[in-house]
Amino acid sequence: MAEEKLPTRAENFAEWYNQLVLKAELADYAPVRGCMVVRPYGWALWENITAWLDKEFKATGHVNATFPTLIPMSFFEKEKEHVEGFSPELAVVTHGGGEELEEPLVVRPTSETIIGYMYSKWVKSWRDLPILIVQWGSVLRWELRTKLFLRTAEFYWHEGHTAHATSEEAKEEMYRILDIYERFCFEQAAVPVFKGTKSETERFAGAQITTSIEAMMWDKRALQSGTSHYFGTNFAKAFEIQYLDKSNTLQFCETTSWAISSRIIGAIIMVHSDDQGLVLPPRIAPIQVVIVPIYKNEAEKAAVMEVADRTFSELKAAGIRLKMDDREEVTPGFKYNDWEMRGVPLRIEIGPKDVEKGSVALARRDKPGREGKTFVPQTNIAATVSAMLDTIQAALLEKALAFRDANIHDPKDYEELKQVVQDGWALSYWCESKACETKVKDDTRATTRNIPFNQPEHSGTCIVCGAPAKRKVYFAKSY
RNA sequence: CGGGGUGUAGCGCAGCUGGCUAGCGCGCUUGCUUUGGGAGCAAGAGGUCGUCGGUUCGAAUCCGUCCACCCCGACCA
Repeated sequence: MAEEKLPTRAENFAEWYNQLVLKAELADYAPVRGCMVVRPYGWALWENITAWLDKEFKATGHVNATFPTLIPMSFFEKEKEHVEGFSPELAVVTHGGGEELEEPLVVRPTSETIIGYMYSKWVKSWRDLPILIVQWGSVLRWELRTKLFLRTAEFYWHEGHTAHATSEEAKEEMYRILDIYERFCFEQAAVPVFKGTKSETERFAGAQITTSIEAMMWDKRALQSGTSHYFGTNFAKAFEIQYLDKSNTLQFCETTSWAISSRIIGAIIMVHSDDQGLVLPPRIAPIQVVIVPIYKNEAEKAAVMEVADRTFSELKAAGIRLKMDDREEVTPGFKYNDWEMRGVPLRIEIGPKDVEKGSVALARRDKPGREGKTFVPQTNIAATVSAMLDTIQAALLEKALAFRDANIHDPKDYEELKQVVQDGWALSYWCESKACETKVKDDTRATTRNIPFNQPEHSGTCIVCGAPAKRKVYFAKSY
């Protein structure tokens, strides 16, 4: 049944991705261009992602709140760079209740403006600071080219918005959040990322500093997987967020904002999955284990189900998220393929032979076929399975790290740089001039991703123009 | 918005030098036999051929129009 298989990644990566998202039932196309429906399985994955982040934000003193979807158009005009950055992709509401509105309302593409407006009402004294609010919701940007999860018109995210007394505090906040993002990627998503600073051209509209985490996908393109911005007093001045300090002097606040969006699901897909379908890291997988019972007749069924039910109960009691696939109408072989398409990390097969031998078969999703199959005793199954899930989680990260590092190059000269960014990343000295950045983009379509925090001891010379350069930057094609 | 492509059953496609009742694969429904890597057989259900107009005795098929979507470029989480 050829139609049920995916195209291979090698023959058509873009089509492989589209079909995988649809066939794994993560998402579907909505009737409105550029919009997607996140299906229950995809949303369960998103909930596991958001639950971890929410816990971390709360542990660092943040609280959740919700601001309106509609923002007065005039708010966008208060910060010059912000409006220039976002105006091409705004959706605008002009009518309400059958009448034309006096002032058009923007469907939020991000909430700095309305939150800035509210903060100006709430902040009067140094005692009111800091404000550490996170909003969970969706935003809308009128994108020209869309792709499920990676770039949709409406997408889901959290946006953190904080206001502080000092620039030191605000910058600390920006870095603190980036660290949380980094930990999420490594520990939960098994997606290795680099933390770094964005160049001036890649910076968020209205930010003084934009930091990001950047991940390498299977096709070696880069994906910005999270961002954290320091605004200085830009938005505080635009919205008059001011407080009286301890010496009774009126001061502008220092603000930040930061986000991880549903795009991260695209990263998880493109880093781990294979030609059989989705591969999910155990810690965020909606279903960590699926049990497939195998039998030919009623007598076998009774014996097999007894072991299967007992196994299910023991794993459930151990807190493992699992599913019993007791469908009668499809064959075991179909079920194997079905759950492999959905990326379930571990499959347990239990048949008559296992009943006889007191064993069960474990099949690892990250190692397809015979290589990933082992037979283990039924006794102490919860401990065995938990350990196996940890092993899979670690193996996914290790594999992704090895792949990433093998595809980062240190070109000797500009000619070599032009070569390597066609199928990989370059980490090179850069003089930080716009001219050199633009030249690379024009010549290769690769852009600067970020200037990593981890830098070599010594300075060097710009890979493009040869001028003295203090820091290295990642050049790569990106999504 | 520039370049390229595609619209025929839920999905993937064929038919397109005009011709009578529009086909195929998958999926779906019912029944029986199956079940350790995508089961088999049988019987069914499902389509105003993207839109509007033109040519013609006759249009899925030829011509024009509009619309939608996909891919490649300029912008972005």
